[in-house]
Amino acid sequence: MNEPNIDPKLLKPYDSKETEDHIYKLWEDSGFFNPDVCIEKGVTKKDADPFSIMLPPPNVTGVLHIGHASMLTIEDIMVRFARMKGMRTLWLPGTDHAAIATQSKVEKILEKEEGKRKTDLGREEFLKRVNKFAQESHDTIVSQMKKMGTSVDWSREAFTLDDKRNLAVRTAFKKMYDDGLIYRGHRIVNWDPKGQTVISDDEIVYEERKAKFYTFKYSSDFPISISTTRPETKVGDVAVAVNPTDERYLEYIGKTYIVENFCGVKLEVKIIGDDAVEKDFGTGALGVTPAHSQIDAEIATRHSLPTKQVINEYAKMTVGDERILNKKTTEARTVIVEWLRTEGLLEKEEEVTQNISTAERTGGIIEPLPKLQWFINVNKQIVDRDNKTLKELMLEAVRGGGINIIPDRFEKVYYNWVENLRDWCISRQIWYGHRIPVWYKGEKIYCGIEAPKEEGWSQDEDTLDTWFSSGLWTFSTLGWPDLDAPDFKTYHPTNVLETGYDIIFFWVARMILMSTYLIGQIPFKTVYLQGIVRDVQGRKMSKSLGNAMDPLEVSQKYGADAVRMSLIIGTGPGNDSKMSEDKIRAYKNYANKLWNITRFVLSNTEGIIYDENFSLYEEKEKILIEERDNLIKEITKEMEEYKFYLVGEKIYQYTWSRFADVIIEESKDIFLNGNELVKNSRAQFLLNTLVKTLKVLHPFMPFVTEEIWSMMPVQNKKLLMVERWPNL
RNA sequence: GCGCGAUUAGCUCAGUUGGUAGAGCAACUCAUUUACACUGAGAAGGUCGGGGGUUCAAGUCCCUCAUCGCGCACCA
Repeated sequence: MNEPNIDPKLLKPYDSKETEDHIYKLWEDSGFFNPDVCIEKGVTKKDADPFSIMLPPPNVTGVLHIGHASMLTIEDIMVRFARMKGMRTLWLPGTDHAAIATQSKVEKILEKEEGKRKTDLGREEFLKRVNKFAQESHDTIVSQMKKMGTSVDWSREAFTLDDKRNLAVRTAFKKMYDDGLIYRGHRIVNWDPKGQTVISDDEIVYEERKAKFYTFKYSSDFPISISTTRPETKVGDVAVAVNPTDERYLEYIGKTYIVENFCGVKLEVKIIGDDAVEKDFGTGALGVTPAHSQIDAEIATRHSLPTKQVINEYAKMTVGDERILNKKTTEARTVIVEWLRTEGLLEKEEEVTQNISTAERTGGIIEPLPKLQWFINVNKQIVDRDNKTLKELMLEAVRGGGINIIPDRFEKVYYNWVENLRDWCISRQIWYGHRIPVWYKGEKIYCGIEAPKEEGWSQDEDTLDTWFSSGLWTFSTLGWPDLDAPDFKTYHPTNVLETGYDIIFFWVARMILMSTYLIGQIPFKTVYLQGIVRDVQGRKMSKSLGNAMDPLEVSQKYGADAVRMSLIIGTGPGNDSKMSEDKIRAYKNYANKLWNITRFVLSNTEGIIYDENFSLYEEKEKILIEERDNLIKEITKEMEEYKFYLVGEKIYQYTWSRFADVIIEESKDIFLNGNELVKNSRAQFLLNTLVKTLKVLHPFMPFVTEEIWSMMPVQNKKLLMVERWPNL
């Protein structure tokens, strides 16, 4: 190498540790993450098309995992691409209070560190602790996001539980209440005895477990045998239902039997015929327990049967004598089975595998209980919306083509879910969250955005399902309910929602519900669903398995650019991907390759004044230019189609195997033996190609490309993050 | 029970409207003050899960089976 007059940094291998922090600071200080600043400083046209993404707010339950890193990378690629195309680009960050998840996390810590329960502290003091924890998590998350190179507009940062979002929540609730979409009802709900709260159908996780399926009679003179996996609930039976066409039982339908002593409990059992009962299942007869089974409750309603609650909120029995009273359901089950056995009533005992319902957050086994709760009616016609129901609005938004889901097979999954949707239970018996904006005074109920002025009203103790506020996210972040808020008018509907396919129901569907109903707009045009990042063996990463990869740790070790590339390449939408350190290492090498390409190009083109519009190319370069520009065209198209995994691989391929291994190799000879015209043509080509490569690669590897850009001999250059995407 | 996805080189994955299989990583051979060892050159590696069909032509379209994974429903 001749005495190079290039940046001495280039003489050493690329060091991400010395680069990434100061580059991020450069971006932040520039203000270019904020689209308003881009307009002010003249890098974006005032009337350019807007492009907006709302960051799926990470839960303030701790730290970011590799899945978050993947989310941040994909979205950052979309956003940087849009920004470089000159769009008015807003990527709005935030965090989610995650109500039940955060509360149970803090409860665990409290229990472990101080041996206290939340009730020992009281609502106010406990919430202080939760807020403190949430704040600390938030700060960690923010610093992690910065490490990954996330180009979000921090000046607009939002939190699902801050004042502005609270106003949005109260406004939305009140409107739904006034429209009769939100109602209070006494229903069988999913009760989580561990979390001491109701949860929605979607927060249930089914676990396969072995169970015993018992067949027995209530008493020796009872005419019909029934089967159950939960004998303890049978003390709450009020009927036996059979299929009305089942000849075995026809003669009994309509009769009522008194069972004087069913393990110490008196039962009054009516025999009824109901189509919901399958002849072939079990004995073809079903003991009806209206208080503790959804289906039984429905049957009971059809036949005007009474409801008899026998299990309480702590999953303990509320009837019977000392053998079962106040015992846990599982203990009572053993007692009752023993009793059946000694009485000679137990006819059969089979091993079965059954799906048991557990609470997603606490792992508690769900106990169906009758309770007074708040619900959203998804089947009520809405006058303001052409008499459509929420369900219909949700279906229409996707069916009508307004919202495009990538990959499209998830559209089917979405329809299926919406079609089977039941009323959404939105009240939670937890302290952390948006308090329900309803006040009571005697028999009177008041729902309002603000508390009633007069004395004597007390607010509902419950809080809202965290997904209620998340459902408002695309517009509560933009100034809604102020319909004239400039951000709302400019950036809604948002362009893309990028999130994991595992929360399509929880979140994507709820956002569509809220947005179409409250503002009559779709919340986003495109939904890009990403898969789960797994370990090399294909297992889900988790702390308990010890296979979790800390995005921060690997970014520190290999550079955030390398981590980003490895999260993109080989990762299509909707598919799970596998991560390994080997893969990351390969892209760390790639960052260094770029570095050395730059060293070669700059040290061999010294004295050349780079001319972007250089036209005196030799034939050889013309061919190379065509090849390169065709690739960029292809890549640009694939970027528009969200095929980032292809683009990443193609640039990698081109820069390494083509540009470095072939073009640079042959350039050595040209620079050594060529005449001035030939050398000049080649030098301009190398510089021009490096410039374009850096631009195209920037959304993927923003740090190293920005750092190299700062050393490029380009006149009047801005930061690479706001340079224009190659326009061919 | 209904539905979805996957199955391509040792591993991770591409493979657009059908035109005789590609990349990265790993392993192998060779090269060694080279822009870069965070390197280069080379070679090797696949009956595209099985079977059937459509077609001049199938990894690609259709049917079927298998294995793995997932979602929903059921769960008396």
